[in-house]
Amino acid sequence: MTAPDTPPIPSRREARRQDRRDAILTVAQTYFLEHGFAGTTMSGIAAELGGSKGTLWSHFPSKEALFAAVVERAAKAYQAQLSQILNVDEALELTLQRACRSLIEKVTSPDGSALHRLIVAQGRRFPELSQIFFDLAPQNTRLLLADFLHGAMMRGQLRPADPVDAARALLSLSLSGCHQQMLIGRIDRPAPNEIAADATFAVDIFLRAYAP
Amino acid sequence: MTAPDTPPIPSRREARRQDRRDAILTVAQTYFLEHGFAGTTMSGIAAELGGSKGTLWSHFPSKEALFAAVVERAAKAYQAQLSQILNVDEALELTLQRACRSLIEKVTSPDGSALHRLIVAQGRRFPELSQIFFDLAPQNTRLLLADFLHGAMMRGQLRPADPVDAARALLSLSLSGCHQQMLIGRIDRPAPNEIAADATFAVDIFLRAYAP
DNA sequence: ATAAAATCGTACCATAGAGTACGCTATTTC
DNA sequence: GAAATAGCGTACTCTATGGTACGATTTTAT
Repeated sequence: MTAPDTPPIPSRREARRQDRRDAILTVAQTYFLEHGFAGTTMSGIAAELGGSKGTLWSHFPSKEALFAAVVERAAKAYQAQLSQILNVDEALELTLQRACRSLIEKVTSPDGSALHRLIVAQGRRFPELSQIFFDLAPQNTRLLLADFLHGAMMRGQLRPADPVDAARALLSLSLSGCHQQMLIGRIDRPAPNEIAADATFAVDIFLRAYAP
Repeated sequence: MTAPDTPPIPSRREARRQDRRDAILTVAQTYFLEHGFAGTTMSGIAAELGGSKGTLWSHFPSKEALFAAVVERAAKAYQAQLSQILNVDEALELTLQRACRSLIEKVTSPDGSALHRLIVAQGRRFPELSQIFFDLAPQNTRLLLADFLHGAMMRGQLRPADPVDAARALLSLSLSGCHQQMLIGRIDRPAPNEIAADATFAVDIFLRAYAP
């Protein structure tokens, strides 16, 4: 019997390799988010990385694979962002406004919107990535918010209704302003007061529709 | 003095040339909508067209120019579609539901969603096209709807409010279901009952928020 | 020290695809 | 009928780029 060799050997070499892999992903991410899939070149990444093309292919078997890895990673980071939206402490209206503002800010950030566009652009070619993105970003946010709204309904602050539907309504209202414009490419960055305006608009309509 | 030659001479030759140009645009449109900008090849278009590459370049100086022409044309056709949404004849709720259903149908049609994706994907590279699309599609629809809602407000069927905002709310609620999923690429075609459900959902919330 | 692994550097291959050149043919104009 | 025009077909150029090969170099493991 040979000693256990294949199992967890987080040796030093392994760590180094992971570092390199991470560096590749980081550089690739900025490229993909900035220039899209077609506009990104492997040679460009290698050059910016300061490394060799061989290394690239030793980590990822193809441009597609690299792209997939980048998107998954970015989507996870995005999710982490979006999960920090609800901090329950104030009156319902204020809490919701704060949450919406926070959401819009994150969703209209350069990386956020670039990721969104990337997914839309490549949705046909990489359906699995769409799935991952959807579960991690909109779906996750919706469920978090739904949970909170459910609580508010139980406390009688909102009329009883399907919380997931309610979340969907509030979210879509929130993203109907700046975010739409960004996605389409009409504006590059929203003005801060635009964000606040979108949030109050959304919450206002939402509260009217879901008043107890 | 030579005779007036440059002015309007819609001669036979001219007409023929227009026909050819139209044929090119038609073929190119199916390609671009189906495969995106990068995925479309000029050679492919020429082949499908049955014509020669030279002809392509004699009508459009570059792939970009052809793309722009295609998008403008498709956006206009799209607008024509979207303008036929409101037929005022029934009770407010039914009218709105019908309008929303009609809108969702058109927006989630293969060509509609493909165009939308194309705009999102190429928004950075062709800002002018984004502008055109925006004016022709979302903006136009919003204004049409706003006009109708304004009437309803005057008649006391809705509470007084900014009609454009109201239209924006109703539209964003309508597109929060199937349309989102299509854009992201999670589904290919929505089920008809999904469309109806989205419409009733949107109108329900809208009417609660804008009740007199 | 020595072997193995990872990386680097660089040159290279193959393919695709935008755009051009040019001669031939069909249609239109006058 | 002659001249101009539009289009056809085909072959070609040129560049970008994904991906490979390979020997030299550095780092890690034993």
